[in-house]
Amino acid sequence: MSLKHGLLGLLNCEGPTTGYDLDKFFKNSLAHFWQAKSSHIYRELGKMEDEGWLTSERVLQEEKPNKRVYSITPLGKSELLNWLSSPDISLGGGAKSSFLMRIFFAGEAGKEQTIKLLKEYRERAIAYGHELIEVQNMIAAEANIYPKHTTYWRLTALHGEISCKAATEWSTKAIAILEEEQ
Amino acid sequence: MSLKHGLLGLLNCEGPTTGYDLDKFFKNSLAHFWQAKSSHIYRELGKMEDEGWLTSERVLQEEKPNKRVYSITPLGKSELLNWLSSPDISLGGGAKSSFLMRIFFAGEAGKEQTIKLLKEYRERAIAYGHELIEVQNMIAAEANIYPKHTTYWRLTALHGEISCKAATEWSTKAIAILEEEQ
DNA sequence: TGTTTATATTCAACAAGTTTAATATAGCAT
DNA sequence: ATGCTATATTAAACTTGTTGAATATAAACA
Repeated sequence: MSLKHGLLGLLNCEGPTTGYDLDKFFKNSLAHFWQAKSSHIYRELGKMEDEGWLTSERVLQEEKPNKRVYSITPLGKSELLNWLSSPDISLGGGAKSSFLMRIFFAGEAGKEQTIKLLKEYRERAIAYGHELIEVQNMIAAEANIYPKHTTYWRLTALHGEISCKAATEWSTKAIAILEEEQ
Repeated sequence: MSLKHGLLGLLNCEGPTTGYDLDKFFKNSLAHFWQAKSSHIYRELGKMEDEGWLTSERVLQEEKPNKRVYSITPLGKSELLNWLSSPDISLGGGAKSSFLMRIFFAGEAGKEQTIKLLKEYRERAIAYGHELIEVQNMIAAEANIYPKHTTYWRLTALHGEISCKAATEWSTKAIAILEEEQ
């Protein structure tokens, strides 16, 4: 149940926010490790209100369509803190990768096709690694606005950067292993 | 839609198999990067038969309960090959990590709690990395039984091993960054 | 004789996530 | 006027995944 907790976390950082803005914040931050469709976000906000984690009020606007602004309740805040402290260290027991599943069965598809796939993967890993260095710079620039959180945001981007280096190393080795095969 | 394709792949490797055995194979192989409950596996097998990817027949046994044996059809095989060649290189756009989401919001929980979490994560990464070296040895021992696939199975375990090294490196750095903070 | 283990499967309720599209307002450009 | 972009939300159908229990046979063991 992480989408709800992601939304709780964003509402806790940003204060009262609309579904529309949460959707944008989500896509600019959490989307690196958790994706959600706008319609799903709106639906979860409704459920979270039912559960008492949020309250909302309708705000009438003249220049733009009316909107609904959500705020985190004390119950929601305690749910967030509770979730943060509950242990859920997943490493090999929780992560899903359809990419690795393809590699697992790639003997059926053949060596050439797999090498092609691995080369594409490698290019993406390199490019995304560069992107994540940029992300870290952008986060550093926000240090004065969100002093409590920027260190942790940077840690997630650093995780991505190091993972991309690992993905690059792995794909290079994997290509070599396949090419060396008779 | 990877559970179905994982089952297709296993059936293609092993030949006609029961849901019970597929469940065991799954938990000994694909479970490193894709988890599924037994009940889910049985349900998907039924749907795959409806789609014409599999056929099944009831086998009566005397020493054990009767069973249903599934076989991949030509349609299922072509679906497998088609899936293998369809591009789906996910890196940063598809993977979900509730662990990274926790880190992202960990400023709310505090430095000490986060360092504790990171140390546990680091221990698991080290231990799982060792386990995956063992897995590679076990796969190598099966090279004569499954000559077409062992190279690829090994590549997935190598991916895990390198990812664990990256996770270890990251958590070490992350702990240092938090401890250096005033 | 009763308990546990392994084999083998089914069902139901629920939660989470995807896909697609519809609806509506208003500013801005062509 | 027309279409585009941004704002702002809702709805419905569907797929996928989780949880937990129920059912049944037979061997093994104590």
